[in-house]
This record gives sequence, C-alpha cells and structure tokens, in this order.
Amino acid sequence: MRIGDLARRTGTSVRSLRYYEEQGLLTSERTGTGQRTYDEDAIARVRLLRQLYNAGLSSTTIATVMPCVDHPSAASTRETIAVMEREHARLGEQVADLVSTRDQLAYLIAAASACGEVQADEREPVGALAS
Amino acid sequence: MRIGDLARRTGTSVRSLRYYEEQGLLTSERTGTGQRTYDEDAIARVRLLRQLYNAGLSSTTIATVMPCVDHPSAASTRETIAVMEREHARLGEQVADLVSTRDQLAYLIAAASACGEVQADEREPVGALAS
DNA sequence: GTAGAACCTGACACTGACGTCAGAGGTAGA
DNA sequence: TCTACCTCTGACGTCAGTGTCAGGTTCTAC
Repeated sequence: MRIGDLARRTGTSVRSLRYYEEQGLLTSERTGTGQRTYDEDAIARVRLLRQLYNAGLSSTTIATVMPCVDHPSAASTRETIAVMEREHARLGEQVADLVSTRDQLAYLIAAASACGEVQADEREPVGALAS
Repeated sequence: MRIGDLARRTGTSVRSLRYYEEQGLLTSERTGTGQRTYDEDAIARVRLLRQLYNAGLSSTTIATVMPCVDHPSAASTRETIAVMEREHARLGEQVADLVSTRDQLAYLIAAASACGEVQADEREPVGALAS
C-alpha cells in the first residue's frame, strides 16, 4: 500500500501521514526508489493515532503511549503508566466539562426555540448559566 | 472592578480579557482616563466564555451564541439556533469519542500494569484497539 | 510628589498539527 | 515512450488563542 492509498483508506491526508512518521508514530518500508510502503496493520494504527489526537493528546504524549500499544510488557515503565493515568484522568474531567456545556447549550436552544414560538419580545435574559 | 481584579477572580489572564473584548464577547465601561471597568456580572460571563472556549467553540461561534444568552428573544434567529444545535450535536459526538478513548486508555493501563506485576517479557501486542 | 504597581495600545512571537508550493523523480496504462 | 498521476524532500504559511515586549499613561500608598 502506498501513502496515497493509506490516506484514502483512513480518511487522512498524505501530509498528516508524513507528519506522523516524522514524529516517530508511524513507520513505513521504503521501495528501492524511496517511496513509502505500508501493510494492512497501518490502517488500524493510523486510526488509533487519529483517535488519540482527537482526544487532545499531543504528539509527544502519543509517542510515549504507543510503545505500550505495540509491546505492553517491554514498555510498561512507571512513567509511561503515569502518563497514561494522567491522560485518563484528564479525559474524565474533559468529558464532564463537555457534558455540562452541552447541557447548557440544550438549555439555550430550548429557551430560544420557546421565544421563537411565542414571538414574545419581553423575555428575561438567560442568567446564571455559568453558575 | 478593574481588569486585573477580573483576571484574578476568573483565573484568566489580562491578555485574554482584552482579547475577548476585541472579539466582541465582553464589554467594559471606561473611566475618564480610558481604563476598563467591570461589574460583578462580568465574572459569570467570563466563566461562561472560558467554558465555551474549553468546549472547542471558536470566537466567532461564541459571538453567535452570546446574544442568545443576553437576550434570548431578540437573538433567536433560525441561524443562531441552528448553530447552537450543530455545536450541541458536535459535543455529543465528541463526548462519545472521548469516552471511547478514555476506556481504551484504561485498557492499556490495565495491560501495562499487569505486565509490570507479572514481569513477563513474552506478551501479546495489544492489537485491535482501534476496531 | 514620588515610587512602584497597574493599565493602555500596538505589534510581534509562539505553539502544533497540518496546508501548500516548488522542483524533482517514480509509476503505470495506452 | 508518452502522459497523467503519484510520490519525494524541504520549506514556508495558516489559524487561534495567548504570551510578551515596548513605550507611554494612570493609579495608589507613603
């Protein structure tokens, strides 16, 4: 599989795949002429990388975590586990924050929709949202 | 309340408060000599702004939403409601993704911890994570 | 009134993941 | 072998929120 194929099959850009390699997160074989080649496993790996990026992990944090995906025994240093636990905790907090914000948005939508239906122009401001 | 007070009481930086004003998200009175002055309501507003920023809304999206916080009746145009509904849906998806990633991290942590306890060097790679 | 802290505007720097461009070479079907 | 497309490296651009600096004004406590 060449880089364009991998990009298409993972929904990423060629640029991103080169960037991941540059960060040490993705490896490739090279043909005699220098073109990158990937096997099928690369697809799952790229999807995992994207998932971790989407979760807000940085390249360096992902680089810390990935060896644990590849060889959990060899890579399970205390620091690596600590990094993963920190990220786990951070994600928990972030989920709580996002749920809270989502609920507030739902409240706003309901308020705005009600106003639209009633066509009333004398409505109270939606106060105390961030309480 | 001057800008430094507001920054301290909301845990933000003075720079950010000026930026929010620049983006039309926060207003201030000015003294005769041009210094910004805020009332107590600004604290809740800044906290809400930070919450929306943390949820990944951009300045322009927040600028679309905020009038609805202030005057839900006057601001409840169809487009505004549509923007809020899009963000609401996006947050829902993002929460699901984050929960999934968090659970995968928990799995990795468990696997790594088990390896650390057993001290076994012959472990299967943690495959099929991004399935 | 003076020192020092806080404030003002304006501008440039930074971060990090990625877009985009240039110039060159590789690949594959007709 | 021609053509069209793909890939290579290297470099610079982008975005958005914020840090930081410069040069100046304002406030406050002594």
